[in-house]
Amino acid sequence: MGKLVTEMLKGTLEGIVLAILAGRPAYGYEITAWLRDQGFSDIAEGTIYALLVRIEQRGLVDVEKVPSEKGPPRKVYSLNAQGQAYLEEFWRTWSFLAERLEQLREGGK
Amino acid sequence: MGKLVTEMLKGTLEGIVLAILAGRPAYGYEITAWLRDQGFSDIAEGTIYALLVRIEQRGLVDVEKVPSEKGPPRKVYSLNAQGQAYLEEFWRTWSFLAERLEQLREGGK
DNA sequence: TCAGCTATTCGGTGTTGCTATGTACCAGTA
DNA sequence: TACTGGTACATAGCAACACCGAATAGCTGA
Repeated sequence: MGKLVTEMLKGTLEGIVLAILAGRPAYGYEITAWLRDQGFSDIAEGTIYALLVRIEQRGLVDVEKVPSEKGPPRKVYSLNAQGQAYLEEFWRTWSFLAERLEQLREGGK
Repeated sequence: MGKLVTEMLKGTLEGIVLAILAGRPAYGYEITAWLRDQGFSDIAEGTIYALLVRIEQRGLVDVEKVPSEKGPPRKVYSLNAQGQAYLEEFWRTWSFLAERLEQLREGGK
């Protein structure tokens, strides 16, 4: 979409991915494809992989290598308890921000 | 609040400031104080000033130097037509992101 | 004089997403 | 066999942005 989205994704993309993993385990390629489907047209693959590495190193997800019929093995990520807690914190922060912005938008009319 | 908010503010803080300026002209110190009032407890002053310089250089705001009774002169910023257009674009992008996130939050329950 | 509030500026840092590229596995096809 | 294309992951270099810390400067009251 553009620079605006890119900057806004900083900080939120991580939450988005965690939220996806909260629904079901998934692997990088799949997540990227799904996000593109959702309209995040220009999310780079590298971005998701780097992000997954980060949240893995922080201990928010568990990883399992699963062979694929169609290519190299998949790294399937699933949210663990720590990730769940972090995701809740993310939603609280998001709510805070969204409320303030909604107020600003109303006030600006 | 913490690192989470800091990262989320990337990209949105700019829109927040523009939205404030859409309501009325304002200067840096004032904006910072107002944001702190609103609960953005740890927004650094330097951050706002740097942001104001940026949006000025991009031609989104007009600037006027106004003497203060209590200190050095204030740089009062006001949103111009270009800034108004940019703000609308910001709201569109924000809506897009907020909708996706809201869907994710619902789906995760 | 000096502390404290108002007001702005700036250099350096860390995090993050993007770009571009490379690696690797597999199926279909000419 | 060689080539194309889809699947799947990794990484080095870059730019943008918010933070931190310190500096500068004007004014007021103790």
